[in-house]
Amino acid sequence: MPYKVNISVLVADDHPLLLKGLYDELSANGYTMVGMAKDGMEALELIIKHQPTIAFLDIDMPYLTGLEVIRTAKDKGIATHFIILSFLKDETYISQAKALQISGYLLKEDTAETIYKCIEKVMAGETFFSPSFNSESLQQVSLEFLKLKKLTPSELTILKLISKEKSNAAIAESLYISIRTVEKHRSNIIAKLELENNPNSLTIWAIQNKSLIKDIT
Amino acid sequence: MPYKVNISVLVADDHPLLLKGLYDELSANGYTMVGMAKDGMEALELIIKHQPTIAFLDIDMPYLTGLEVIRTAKDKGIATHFIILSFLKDETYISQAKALQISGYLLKEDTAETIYKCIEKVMAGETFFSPSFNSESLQQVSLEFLKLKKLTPSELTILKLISKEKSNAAIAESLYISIRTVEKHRSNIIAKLELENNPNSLTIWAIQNKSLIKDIT
DNA sequence: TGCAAAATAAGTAGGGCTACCCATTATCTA
DNA sequence: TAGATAATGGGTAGCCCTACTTATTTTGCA
Repeated sequence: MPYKVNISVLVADDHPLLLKGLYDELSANGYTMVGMAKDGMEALELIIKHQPTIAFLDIDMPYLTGLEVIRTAKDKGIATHFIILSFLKDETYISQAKALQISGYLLKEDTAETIYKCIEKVMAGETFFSPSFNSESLQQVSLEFLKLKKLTPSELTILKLISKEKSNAAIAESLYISIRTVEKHRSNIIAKLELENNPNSLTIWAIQNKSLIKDIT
Repeated sequence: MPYKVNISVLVADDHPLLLKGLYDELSANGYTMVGMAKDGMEALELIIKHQPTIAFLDIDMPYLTGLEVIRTAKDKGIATHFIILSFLKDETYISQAKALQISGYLLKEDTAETIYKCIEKVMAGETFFSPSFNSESLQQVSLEFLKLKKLTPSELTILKLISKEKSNAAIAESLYISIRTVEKHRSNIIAKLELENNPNSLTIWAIQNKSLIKDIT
C-alpha cells in the first residue's frame, strides 16, 4: 500500500456541491488531488494529462458520460483506476460498468468511510461495489430483468410500443401486422412476465417499467 | 435583509458528501448553521427543536421524505422557509412542492451562487425555482395542477384508487357504490383533465401522475 | 437439409373501460 | 328556501384487452 500522498486522484461530477465536498474530503485526508472536473470533457482532458492513480466519475455529466470517459481513456491505454460515483442504483448501468472492467461503483449515499474502504480495495487490486447493492430491491430488478430477457425480439418490439402508450390497433398498424398477432404477442408477454390476471396489467406494467424496457436489446 | 448571521439554516441530505459540502459552504459564508441531518427523521426533529429560518431538504431520504418533513412541520405551525434540494428534475415533485407552498426548489447541479440567490429571494418573501427548469414545463405542471383542482372530493377519491391500479369493480366495492357510479365519475374526470380519447387514457394518466395525485386534498 | 422456435393470424368468448343518454337524491350555498 | 352543484345509478352501445384454441408460414440453427 503506497503512501496516500503518492496516490493521485481526480474527481468529476456536475453537481458542484458534491464535487467540492468530495474534493475537500479527499484533499484533507492526504490524497494528492490532480483536479476537479465539472463535465465529462474536462474529466477526459485531465485524465489524459495527469493520468491519475484513481478517478472518481459521475455517470450523468454534460458532453460525455462517465462511462464514455472510461471507455475512451481505456482505449488510449491509460492505467487509471476508475470508480463510478452515481446516485443511481440502476442495474443497466452496473452491467455496463462491469463490462468496462471498472474498479469500483459507489453510490452518493455512501459515507466517506465507504469511499476510503473502496480506495483501499482498489489499490490492493480488488474491485469494490457499494454495500447498498445487495438490497432486495436490486435483486427484484434483476428478477424483472431475467424475465424480460425471455422475450423474443418481436415481443420486445411490441412491449416497447406498449410502454409508449400505443394501443394494439396502433401497434398493428405501425408494424404492418394483424391486430390478432399483436394480441397473441401480448398474451405471450403477459405469460412470460408472470403478470397478475388483472385488467390492463400489461399496459400498467409497461408504463411503470418504461425506463427498464427502454434499455433492453 | 437581515444579517446572514441572523439567518439560521438547517441542511438535510442522505448523501454525506453533498451534505458536508453544502454545510461547509454555507457555514464559511457566514450563515448560522443549526445542524445537519442525514435522514428525514433527524431533519424533522432538528426543525422542531430549532425552528430555523431556512431548511434545505433533499426529497429522497430514509424514514421520511423531504416533502413529508415539510408537511408535518407546516402542520405544526412552524414558520421555517423550506427549500427543496433534489437531484431530480421531476415535474411531479415540483407539483407536490408547489402544493406544499414551499419557498424554493433547487437542483444539485446548481452552483453555490444560485443557492445564495435563492436564499436572498426567499428572505425577501419570494419563491425561487432552479433556473434549470424551463418556464414551459413549470407552466405545464401548473396547468395539470389547476385541472386537478377542478375535481370534486368524490372524483379525487376515485382518482386516487385508480392510481393504485384498482379496477372499477374494485373501486365500487371498496366505496360501497355502484360500478355505474364509478364509471360516471371516471367520465367526468376524463373530461375535467381533458384527456385524449384513447383506450385506458385515464388509467395511464393516473399511474404516471401517481405522486402528484397522492398529495392533492 | 430438416427440425424447433418464432411469427403470423383467425375463431370464439368474456370482461373492462368509455361515451352519451337519462333520472333521482343529497348537499351546500346565496 | 330555492337553485346550483355533487353524488348516485340505470340503458345502450362501442371499442379495447385478454384467454384459450387452432393453424400456417417464416426463420434460424444444428
